Amino acid sequence: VTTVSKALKDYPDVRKKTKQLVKDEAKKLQYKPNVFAVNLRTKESKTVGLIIPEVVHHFFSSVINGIIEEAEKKGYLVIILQSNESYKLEKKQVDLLISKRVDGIMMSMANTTVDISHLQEIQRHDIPLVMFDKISKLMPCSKVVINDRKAAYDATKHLIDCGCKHIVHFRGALLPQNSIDRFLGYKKALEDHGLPFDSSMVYICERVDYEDGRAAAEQLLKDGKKVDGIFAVTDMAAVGAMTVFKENGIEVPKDIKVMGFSNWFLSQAITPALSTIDQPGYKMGKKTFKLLRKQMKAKKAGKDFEPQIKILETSIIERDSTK
Amino acid sequence: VTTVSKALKDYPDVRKKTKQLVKDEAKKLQYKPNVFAVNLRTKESKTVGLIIPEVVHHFFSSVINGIIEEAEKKGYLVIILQSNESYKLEKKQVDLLISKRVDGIMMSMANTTVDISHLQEIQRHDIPLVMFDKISKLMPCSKVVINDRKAAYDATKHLIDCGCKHIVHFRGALLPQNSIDRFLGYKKALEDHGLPFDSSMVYICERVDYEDGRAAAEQLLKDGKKVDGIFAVTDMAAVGAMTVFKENGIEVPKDIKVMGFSNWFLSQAITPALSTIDQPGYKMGKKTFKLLRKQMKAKKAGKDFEPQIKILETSIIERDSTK
DNA sequence: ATTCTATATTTAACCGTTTTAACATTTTTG
DNA sequence: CAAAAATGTTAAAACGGTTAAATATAGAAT
Repeated sequence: VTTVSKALKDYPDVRKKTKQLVKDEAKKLQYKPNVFAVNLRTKESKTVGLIIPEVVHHFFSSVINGIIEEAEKKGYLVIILQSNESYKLEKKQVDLLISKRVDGIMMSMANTTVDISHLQEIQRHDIPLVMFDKISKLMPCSKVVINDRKAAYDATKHLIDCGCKHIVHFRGALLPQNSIDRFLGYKKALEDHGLPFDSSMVYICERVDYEDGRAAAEQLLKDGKKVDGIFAVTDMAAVGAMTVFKENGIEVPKDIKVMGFSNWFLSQAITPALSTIDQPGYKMGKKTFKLLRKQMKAKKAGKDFEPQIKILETSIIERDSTK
Repeated sequence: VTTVSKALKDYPDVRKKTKQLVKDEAKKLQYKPNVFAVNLRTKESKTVGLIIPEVVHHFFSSVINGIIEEAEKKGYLVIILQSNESYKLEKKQVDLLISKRVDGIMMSMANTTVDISHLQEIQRHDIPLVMFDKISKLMPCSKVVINDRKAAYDATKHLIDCGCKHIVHFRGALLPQNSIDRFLGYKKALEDHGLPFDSSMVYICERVDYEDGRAAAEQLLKDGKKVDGIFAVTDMAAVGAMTVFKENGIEVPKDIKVMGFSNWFLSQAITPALSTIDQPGYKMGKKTFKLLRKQMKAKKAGKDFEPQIKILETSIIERDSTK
């Protein structure tokens, strides 16, 4: 038993020839160790958990893609859970993953999450944790993000460079850090370029989706403000707005230039094609798992691990909506 | 030990009062059974596997959503793997799930899969299996599908009803059953309505995506055929085609009417909004897990289980592209 | 008080590995 | 050829529950 076990796992104290013999025989018998027993004995599941607000979402599904790919390469499987943007559900999902004894957890927070005791609970259980995109500034854990503020600054500046003088911002909800940062980037860009900031030029898109974009655009038209540019918090909201403009005979980019955020597939398929900020979801997923892996390795080796924060580069994608 | 174990699991041979005592104390001590040990002893993981061609895809992510939701309700977690439309990878993922001893497997086949021995392997291991959407007719397992042939027939008929006489079909690859069925539905609709079927009016979109749609449309224009309607195998291909038409001054729906397939989010956001067939992904996910659950229950009870095939309803969504 | 029944406790096997330790055998080396 | 080193075998504990069986103890019925 001992020799077989060691041979299969390439322990140094088994002769090469014996190893091969054992392996050949194992293959012949189609022997597969019982993972349940291995898990129990090694206290490892080779499984990691992922909690995201929603799966049906271009950005998050890209992240999933990156994570799964990277995880699999290292022999890990991924359990995916959704929070549906609900704090209560998010907390429940965390508990689930803890009780499943996953080797690590990756997550992007729900919009409504303020209390982070459930995240601390993860660390109390000594489970490696990496947050990405929608993070909590208060959590002392590794993080993978973009510089939302800078990206929003760039987006706004791009509108300014295109000659816009009256730029509206469709922002997200008040709580999420992303939404705050994008707003701040917008504001700073105006200030740096001698344009007045006017809080009545900021509209809120609570769920940052197509419908919200439509609603905000309709409100904008009703308000009858002078507007020649819009920076929307997401591509969806931007597209919603563009639809409304089209319905009202307002031409993009001639009358109003529009800038989205995220570079979802959608934005290149519509007409006019939407200028936007490229948010590298796939890359973020890869990086997130890599950081998690590092930490899991450190834990296994008994070393302690200094949380790392990785900021991914974004870039402006110029298309027709700002031509 | 015995009493505690039984009390926590509501066995009938523990007094109510004792149960409460045990549960209260368990809560106080924050006792959580070690799943690894439970798995080993019960030979169950309360985890199911899901293999799909790709995550970043509106239809599949909707299915994932439905599956996760339903699974969680019943205390199951979902491990998601991608085949990236590769047979080799699909086979590997199946092996992975088997060796992980998931309680059940759900899958939608890769386009390139012909050999189904890996699927039979699943059944040889006595693991419940449910296929959905992209199924193999040869596998004797439960399935959840739509009637692709009928849906395609309806879509084509809708174009005919709108007055189209020269209808082109952008079909998918030659192998997948969906693609074949949609093609057959198209053909049948033409024949039933006195329109000649002409194989040169069928273009292949191998990966059924935006680029393929563009390429097919460009070829179509080059061929200089008389065309007044297009039925595309997916919304993506349809949108790709529409973009090309727009670039060439061809108006949709005036010059050519376009019909997509799937009702991805995209189709309502573009201009003109795309008429399409609604393919209920979320519902399909729910139903798929429910069928799997049924089979897992039967297995546990030692009963045998007759595979079931569930066909979900589709419907035509009329939008501007066929007005 | 005695018998019976309901409930609780004790004991131990079992799930299938990993891993340590003691011991046995083979191979290498001087 | 004997001693040392390398390798293999055997035995058993450990991981943390579940569950059957035997035994003990309570409370109820006679």
